Amino acid sequence: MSDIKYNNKWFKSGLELLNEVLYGKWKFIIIWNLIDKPLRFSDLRKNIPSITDRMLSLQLKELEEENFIERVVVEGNPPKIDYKLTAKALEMIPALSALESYGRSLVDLKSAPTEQPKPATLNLSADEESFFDQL
Amino acid sequence: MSDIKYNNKWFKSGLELLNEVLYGKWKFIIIWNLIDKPLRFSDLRKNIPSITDRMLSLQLKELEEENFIERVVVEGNPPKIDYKLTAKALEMIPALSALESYGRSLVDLKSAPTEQPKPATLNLSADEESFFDQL
DNA sequence: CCGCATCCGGCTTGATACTG
DNA sequence: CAGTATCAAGCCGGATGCGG
Repeated sequence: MSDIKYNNKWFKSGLELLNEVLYGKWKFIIIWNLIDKPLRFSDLRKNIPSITDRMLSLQLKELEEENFIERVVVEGNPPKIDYKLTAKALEMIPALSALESYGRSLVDLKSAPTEQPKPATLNLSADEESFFDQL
Repeated sequence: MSDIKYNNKWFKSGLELLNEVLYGKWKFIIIWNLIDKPLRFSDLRKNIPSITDRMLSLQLKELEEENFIERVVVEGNPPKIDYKLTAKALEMIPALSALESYGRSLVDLKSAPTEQPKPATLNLSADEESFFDQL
């Protein structure tokens, strides 16, 4: 119930704090896509078809500034740029997994009346484990 | 890994789906504030100081349209208007609790170098229980 | 092709004032 | 108390361009 101070501002909940630190339509989704392994700009674009180059670029920069991702330059010809989650972002995985699971569950709640709703089973253990693999 | 269909649109993850269904800066925070019990417009405004009347009104309306909250008019003089979570929103509580917990943990990760960071213990059991109380 | 930068139009949010 | 109305600022999408 106590208030939280962060960057000299007061918040009434962790959610409000998160809203300040991770504001942006795509940040959660980008982090989610980087859980299994670091990815390149073009891989992220492929995995998130509805994002534009512009927004991907902007949000990656903000995520890097706030220390949620790290930009890793792999030498070579041509050099390769990977985006990789930091420890700070990795700690967010349980929360993102829960959100992901809830998002998927919404489908069952309002499947089209013409279709036969199947009893879908959600299995997040694979995602949860990849979290610990990376540590 | 499979794609999800919702409202005739395809999404690559539950997070992207959520982004469509619950878009808006304040929706998570409003739901979070309604977990313990239904609240009135003015209560919500008090609990979320940085929201404006306008945004609270807009997002409550959208949350109602998407069936995450219910507007309950309690007869009396003057009549009282409560906003109450639906079952659909109640199922979101574990995810919101995890996010809330993560948001609070960010404070410890970058507390000012002049201060002595205390080993804060997070305890979410109270929040989790209020979820079941309401069912 | 890759990883952006720039410009523009539209949608989302904020500030303030006002109503029944 | 429970919102609306109006206007301004900021964020996002789309198109285009550009050096490597």
